[in-house]
Amino acid sequence: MRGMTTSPVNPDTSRVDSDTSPGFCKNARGRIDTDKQVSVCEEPKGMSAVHDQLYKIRHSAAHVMAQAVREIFPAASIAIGPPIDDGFYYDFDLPRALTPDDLADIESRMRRIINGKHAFVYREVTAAEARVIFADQAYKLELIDGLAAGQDENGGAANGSAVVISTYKQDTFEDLCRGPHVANTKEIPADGFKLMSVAGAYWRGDEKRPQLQRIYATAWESKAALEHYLFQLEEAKRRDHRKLGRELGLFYFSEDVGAGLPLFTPKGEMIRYQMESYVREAQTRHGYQHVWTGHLVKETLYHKSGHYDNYRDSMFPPMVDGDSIFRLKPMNCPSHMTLFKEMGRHSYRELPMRFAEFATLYRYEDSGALSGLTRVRSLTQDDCHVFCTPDQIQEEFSRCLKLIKEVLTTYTLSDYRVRLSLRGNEGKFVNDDDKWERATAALKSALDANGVSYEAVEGEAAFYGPKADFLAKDVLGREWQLSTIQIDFIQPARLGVEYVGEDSQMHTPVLIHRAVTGSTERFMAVMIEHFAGAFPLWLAPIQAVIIPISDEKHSEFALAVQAKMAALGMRVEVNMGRDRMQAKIRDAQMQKVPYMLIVGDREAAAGAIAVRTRTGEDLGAIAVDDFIARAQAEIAAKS
RNA sequence: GCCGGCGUAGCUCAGUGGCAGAGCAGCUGUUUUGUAAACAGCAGGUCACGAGUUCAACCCUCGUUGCCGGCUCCA
Repeated sequence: MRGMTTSPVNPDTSRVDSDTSPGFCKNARGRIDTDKQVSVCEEPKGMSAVHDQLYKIRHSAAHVMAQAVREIFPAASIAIGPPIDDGFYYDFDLPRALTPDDLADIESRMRRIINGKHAFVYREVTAAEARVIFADQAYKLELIDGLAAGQDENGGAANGSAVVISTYKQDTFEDLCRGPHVANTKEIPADGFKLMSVAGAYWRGDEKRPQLQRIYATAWESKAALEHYLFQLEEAKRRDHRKLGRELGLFYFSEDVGAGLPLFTPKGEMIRYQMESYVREAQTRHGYQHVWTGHLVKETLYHKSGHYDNYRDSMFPPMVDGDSIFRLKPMNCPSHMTLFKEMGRHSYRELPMRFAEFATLYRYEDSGALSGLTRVRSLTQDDCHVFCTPDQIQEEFSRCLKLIKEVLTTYTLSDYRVRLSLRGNEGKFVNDDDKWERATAALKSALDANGVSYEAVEGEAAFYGPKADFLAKDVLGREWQLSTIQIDFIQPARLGVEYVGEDSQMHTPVLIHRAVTGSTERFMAVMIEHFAGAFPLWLAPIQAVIIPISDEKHSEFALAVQAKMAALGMRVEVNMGRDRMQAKIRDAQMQKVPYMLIVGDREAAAGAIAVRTRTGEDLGAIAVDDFIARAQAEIAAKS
């Protein structure tokens, strides 16, 4: 059901060069579905500025890189090399693995080629001619076969019209390509690109096909632009939740516990608790009820629901007890539907019923897919299943939308877009055209009725229905798939979920799957990076540190102030160490504690505290009660 | 799971086929301090784990485990 909980980071790198928000492409390169959207040297569909100079620079640099690689490895097979959001890549089949030294070598060869001022020469050829030119290039021959058959470069369906086959040649290197390119290599800034990394990549993105070596590079119109980009990468590293998680003491991983199984410290758990409490409170306010359905389920339930067939490989191995086989719960929908059934006959008057649950689920993700808190094997969804009649879909969708808007706004993620994920032609999707049709129509009309604009993407649906996924933009302009609303006409029927209608006949309810933050773990990762660890007061695990100037003279007063605040539910510590005040301030500052409350002789005498914020601002002495009032207002406002 | 890289003290990192190193953190002592690091001393490591090669392995080889960059996947 819910995809977003484990979705990889999906930063929107397309806006890197745009503006204000430092763009930020840590995880981005290549994965913006490059293989789907950008075909071999062809312009990506739906992008407007593809013919601009930067696009040509990147595209041309890719060809130059391929030439450099061929110089070093004359036997190299070359695959594809498109521009991507922050640069370009090229895939190669090479006799050995590339090393960092190779990258340096390739880079300097590229500069030499660039300085040669070689023209990019275009020519159109027949398929037969192309096969001669690329006679020793198996991957190119496969591409040519596809082009000759009228397919797009990814082997997609024939479009009926003849495809023009063309090549571009610079210096000694000729590549199958549609262009466009710069006029000559000298137009590629020799100091505006940098080879970044080598990675494995499957030919045509298919894990059953050969794995190639992909060289990723970033390229810009100038040295300054390159440096700006590299600086942004550094900024992203500074905010990395894995780094901050350790520095701020929020969570750890242990080889003894296992990969992808995070351990949360008291501080980390306090953040979890605050996040989940908030969503629980908001959900209750929006009419949702909370249920609890445990961690183990008999495997037979997943046979019935269809999850077993689709996701068997990513469930943890079974626990066998005599005739019973149990599984750690990898999703909630079957459990919630079972609960619905066990609660007895339901009248249409009871609908909609909205079962929400903070459920820790276990998914045996591929070891290579694990990444910090964004992709884990134990995750806690803020899941919900709404059982309703077809007539109620629209209203329930609106209700979900309101909740999502409220929560995202609270977390200062109000800039988001919606992706409508539809069924593709092939794959895992349940084959029931009529139900898909109805579910998709219902979702579209709900989106339209709410004035939500969206972009439809095929092939991204859940196996049981279409999804509206919310991609929220963080402070660095990266996009994260967090919230989701999914319409399911299929599972309730499979599990025999029914209600008695007005006509006193049995009917199958529609199931709306919905999550707001996605999963606690992933959302926490996003929040850590969004706030760079400087959480708003209501979320901060430690809201204030009291710093006695002299631990001998001022501890008593400090402890009294702490006790007063703690009694009101505030999370305040006293730094009793014998460090000097400056050291204590530095410590609190680096822990990103919102308020430092300094107490010395003057404050103790006046019943006040000297307030310093983590932004370095000195608010001066404030009466203890005044500070408490102010802080509590800030907490209540979640600002 | 696949390709590549990596794992030295709690953290950040040096290091060599022949005795294991620094800074910070920690502990102890002195200092009792006014808005981002007082001073000194001490302690801290089966060099991820297991096997192999070698007179000798943190270093070379293989396996395992975990992490990182990608690919694939993501209910």
